[in-house]
Amino acid sequence: MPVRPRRATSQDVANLAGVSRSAVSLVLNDRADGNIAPDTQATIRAAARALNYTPSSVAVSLRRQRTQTIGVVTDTIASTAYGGHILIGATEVATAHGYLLLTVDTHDNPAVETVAYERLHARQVDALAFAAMGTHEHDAGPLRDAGGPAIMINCFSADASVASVSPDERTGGRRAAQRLLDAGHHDILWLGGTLDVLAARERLQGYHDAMADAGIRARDPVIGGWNIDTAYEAALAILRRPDPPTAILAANDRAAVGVALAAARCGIDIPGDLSLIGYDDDENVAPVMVPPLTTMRLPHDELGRIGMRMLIDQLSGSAPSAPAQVVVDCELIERASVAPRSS
Amino acid sequence: MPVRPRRATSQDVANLAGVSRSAVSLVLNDRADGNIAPDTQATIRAAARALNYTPSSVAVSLRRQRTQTIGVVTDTIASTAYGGHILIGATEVATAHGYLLLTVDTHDNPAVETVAYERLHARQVDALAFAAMGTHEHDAGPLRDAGGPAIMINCFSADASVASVSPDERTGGRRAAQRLLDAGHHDILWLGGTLDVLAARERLQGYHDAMADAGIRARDPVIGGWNIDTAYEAALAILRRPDPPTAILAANDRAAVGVALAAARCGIDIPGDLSLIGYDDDENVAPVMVPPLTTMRLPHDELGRIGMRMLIDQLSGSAPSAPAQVVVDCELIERASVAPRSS
DNA sequence: CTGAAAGCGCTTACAG
DNA sequence: CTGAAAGCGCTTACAG
Repeated sequence: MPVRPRRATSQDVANLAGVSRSAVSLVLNDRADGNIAPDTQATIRAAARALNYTPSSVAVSLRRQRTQTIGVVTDTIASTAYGGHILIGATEVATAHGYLLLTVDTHDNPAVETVAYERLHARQVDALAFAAMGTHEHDAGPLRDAGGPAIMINCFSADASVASVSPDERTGGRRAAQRLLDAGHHDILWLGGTLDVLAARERLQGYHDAMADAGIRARDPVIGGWNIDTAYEAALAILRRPDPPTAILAANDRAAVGVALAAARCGIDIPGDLSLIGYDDDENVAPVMVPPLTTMRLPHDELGRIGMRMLIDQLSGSAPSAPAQVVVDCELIERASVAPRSS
Repeated sequence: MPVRPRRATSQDVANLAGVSRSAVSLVLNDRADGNIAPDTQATIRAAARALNYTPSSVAVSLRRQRTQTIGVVTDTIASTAYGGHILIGATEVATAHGYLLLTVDTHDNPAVETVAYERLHARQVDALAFAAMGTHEHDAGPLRDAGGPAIMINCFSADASVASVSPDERTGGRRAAQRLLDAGHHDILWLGGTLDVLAARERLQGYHDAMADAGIRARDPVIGGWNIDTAYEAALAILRRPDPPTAILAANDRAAVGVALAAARCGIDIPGDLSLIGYDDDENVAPVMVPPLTTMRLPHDELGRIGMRMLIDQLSGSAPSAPAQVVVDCELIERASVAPRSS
């Protein structure tokens, strides 16, 4: 194994260039303006390059009292996929502003959450984010107590004491139902989800809003869970009845797969005999389903991007003084699982 | 907004306790042994607690020249789900050893990979890991050039110049086929994947190994892609022929969903008429499929755990001098999609 | 236009 | 048994 050479320091650069460390610092931080002779600057830059010098970020952090690091704690995102896009969006804008993310996943354990903030605080992160897998109300206490800039992504606090950004699931549910109504369907069934989940209640409420607006009686929703198997069973029972709906609004994309499986089993064609809309736009499911699934996209990348931008605004003092509660729209992705109602 | 009080420093603690900073440091690092009077120690600890003192980790890092941080760069894990479990496993053991992970995802862009190592190096991480979404051979150059402890997770270098840990996909493919053979099937079809992916070639080779050992002629494999739709089309064509196989080995779990969908469409019962095995044990698919899917589990958590352990061994100098290339077994998860061949 | 000095918050020999 | 000093690698007034 080769011996790793000691990292070059600004002193090394100064020595090589024949100047003082101050000069090196000034030049490398672009503050040499009218202070240092142009050719001296060139010499210094050359020396830095020759030594492959990078300022020690820990020394800089100590001196500036800023680490250019943002701590983000997640409840279960790192563990369960999908949510990953929140992190992608967040990373994108953090990186653009020179921040790196220090991530810790709590596996949904509140005790771990508190410890996480403490560890992150000890690491002197400049700001803190909490990002949730599923939209829900979340206790802002630990985050607020940490002091300093903070943001909640894909969740929000009841008392609005911490800024947050989350999707508008209710309008999402309404629009999905509206799409089906516009295609001429009256007999639209809500299927899937569980009512302990806020997102399900909101989406379902949106569906009810749309039906009410259209003056059409809604069917009793079938609370068929979030997974393929549970939705399959629920759908099978419904589709075998004499009066199946002509359209189904699935609580999420995986439930939609269950519906598709049940329909295939019953010889029911999608979208010929049955229109179907999902929720999430899960990249591993919706675009590759048979047929490709029309679905409401959860704006995860955007949530991450917006949240991080709000956090950076706080860091730079340009955020509004009252914590903002931002809500972002869900977009309907049209594919091939919806057809006009056959007369 | 409340003014955030300045963090307490060891000086504050020393003042409050009426001792020197050295004493504070000694006590708080448990090196006060026979040096400092027990009651003085107690006074110091009480003062630290009263001030809610935590040593500044950046000052400690500067002093000790160690950041207790490990940089991990991923190709696409953070973006695409599944692979998340590698990070879970890695985080688990890193945390247990007092390390935090600084993660950056390259979106599969080699240029970004190099930059990532540089940024991480500038942050003075103590060690570097590269984790891949799909098992493959990967250029170890950038990682090696970074110098210092390094590990490749779920991939490996051709020249073995960097330690690595990856799954034994070939044996996985063999065992899956063997399971079907043991159930009495002769007519076993490989379906799914694409041959540009190493994992597919290895799994398929394992299947061929098993068939050859059993002295049974393998069917021509159907290279039907990794997604629901492509596998569905491929399976439909096969299942409609007069001589469908009695068992299918799917290249991954999503391809298995495509097969299940096609079977449902054709009125073919799984596992009654057709046995099916997947690959991955994707938590959002396999356990919730209809029927629950028997599948080869990719040991992602374990890969992360083992990789991080190997890295920490390097850090503590207890790793073997030659970079180890560790390979870990895939486990068959028995569920309900396999039945004995009906006579 | 440049250099010497102070200081960010720690830890660790070393002198007393 | 304890305290004063050096030093980790920077940046930033400040004096020249």
